[in-house]
Amino acid sequence: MRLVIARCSVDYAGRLSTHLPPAVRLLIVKADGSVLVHTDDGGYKPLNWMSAPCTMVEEPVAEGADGEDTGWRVWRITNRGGETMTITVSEVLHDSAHHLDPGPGLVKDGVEKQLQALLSERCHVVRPDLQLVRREYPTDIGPVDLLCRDGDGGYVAVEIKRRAEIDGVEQLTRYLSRLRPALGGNVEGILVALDFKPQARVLAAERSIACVQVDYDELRGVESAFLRLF
Amino acid sequence: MRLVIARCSVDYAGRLSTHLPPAVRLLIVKADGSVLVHTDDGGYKPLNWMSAPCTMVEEPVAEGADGEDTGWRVWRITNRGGETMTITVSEVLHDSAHHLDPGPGLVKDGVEKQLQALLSERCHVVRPDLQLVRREYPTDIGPVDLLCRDGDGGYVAVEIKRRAEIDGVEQLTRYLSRLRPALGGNVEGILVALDFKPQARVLAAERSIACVQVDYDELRGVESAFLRLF
DNA sequence: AATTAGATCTCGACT
DNA sequence: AGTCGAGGTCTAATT
Repeated sequence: MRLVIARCSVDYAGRLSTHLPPAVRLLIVKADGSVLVHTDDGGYKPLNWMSAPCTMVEEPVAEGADGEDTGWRVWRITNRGGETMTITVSEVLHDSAHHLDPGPGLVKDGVEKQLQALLSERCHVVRPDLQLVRREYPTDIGPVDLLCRDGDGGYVAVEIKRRAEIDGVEQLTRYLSRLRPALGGNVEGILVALDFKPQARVLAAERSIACVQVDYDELRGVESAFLRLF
Repeated sequence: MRLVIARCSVDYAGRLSTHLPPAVRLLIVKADGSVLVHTDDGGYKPLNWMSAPCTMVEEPVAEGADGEDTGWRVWRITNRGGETMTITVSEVLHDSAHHLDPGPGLVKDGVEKQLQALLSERCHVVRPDLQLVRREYPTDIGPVDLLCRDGDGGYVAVEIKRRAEIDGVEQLTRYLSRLRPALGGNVEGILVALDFKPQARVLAAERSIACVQVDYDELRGVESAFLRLF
């Protein structure tokens, strides 16, 4: 990894065009060739970047009739697909290279999948009469999170989100449109989430999809109590 | 901005929990207090991060009964909301601070808004008989990009995307379901984009929504020719 | 290669 | 502060 602090201007041309006027910024060149341009404010995401695979050519900037070297350097970074990032460096304040470890993977815990696992084992939390038929029940446009049967022997499709937005309602609607013919009859839809955007509730109501809000800590608490008992 | 190359492990606890085992990584502390953890592979996005506003406390790690200093240091970064990132640093290979310019803004060009502006002035490109009623015509679920009248005095709602996907069809469908009662009658829908995913075309066809593909350069060319004439 | 759905999404605009 | 829509979304999983 190479770290450069430099006064530079940056131009990107690809899916859109952007221009950054000259200023002192951080340039990161990673081992895989990708380049990031960061400022001191803002956060998280680079002002400009080029992802690997890409190639960088660094060349001097000549000026005038005699082609005298200006001391400036231009970095031309391109990828397949013809996107280009051009960094014109007029002053280098820091330039160092470092050997970093190839990262051991990031271990994640606690996302939607976990919620699905918890609810698949306790779908009565969603509605007391529900009994799980199958988790990740397949349809021809992808698997619905939970397929259950209710007290009357009817089917209930459950879509689980950390945060329910309008897209979640659309998604469940598409599943229902496939499940209803496939299961030969009525299939209810329930959207379960830790919290709901108002628009999601409105659209769900329009389509007779129930919304059930669950609490993550409570859900884990129930789970812990369950484990403690057995 | 502070740049540190260090052997470290990282734990994040907040919206989810993550753990990174010890390895040599890049730590960036920005002027606003935000902290980024980068590796040499992957790209664009940090392995872990904490966005501003947040506060960092750096303290030595004591060990044993006598509390002898291990030479290790732990960075505790917290924000409002109780999210925490804990970086345990066992070896520092580089540590430097730099003064960067507060960035002059990034200038963007070529996004959907530009496309909308171009098409609002030349909606006959979409279909020759169209005449603009209003750009960003409001409905109770948000504004539709263009509302036009056609040759027969009927209404046409136009949704514009850089890339038309299934969501764009859903979005236009929702607008139409609001516009039809509001405008008292038939309202056609047209989806305009630089390119179309096949599934978007299929769903649009099912719903009698026309798909019109436009070329960005051509659109700007038409515009230039127009300006050159007058 | 293409498609789908998630993300500690982030980011900006608007209310 | 909350909501909503867009993103050079990116990213991983699956077909």
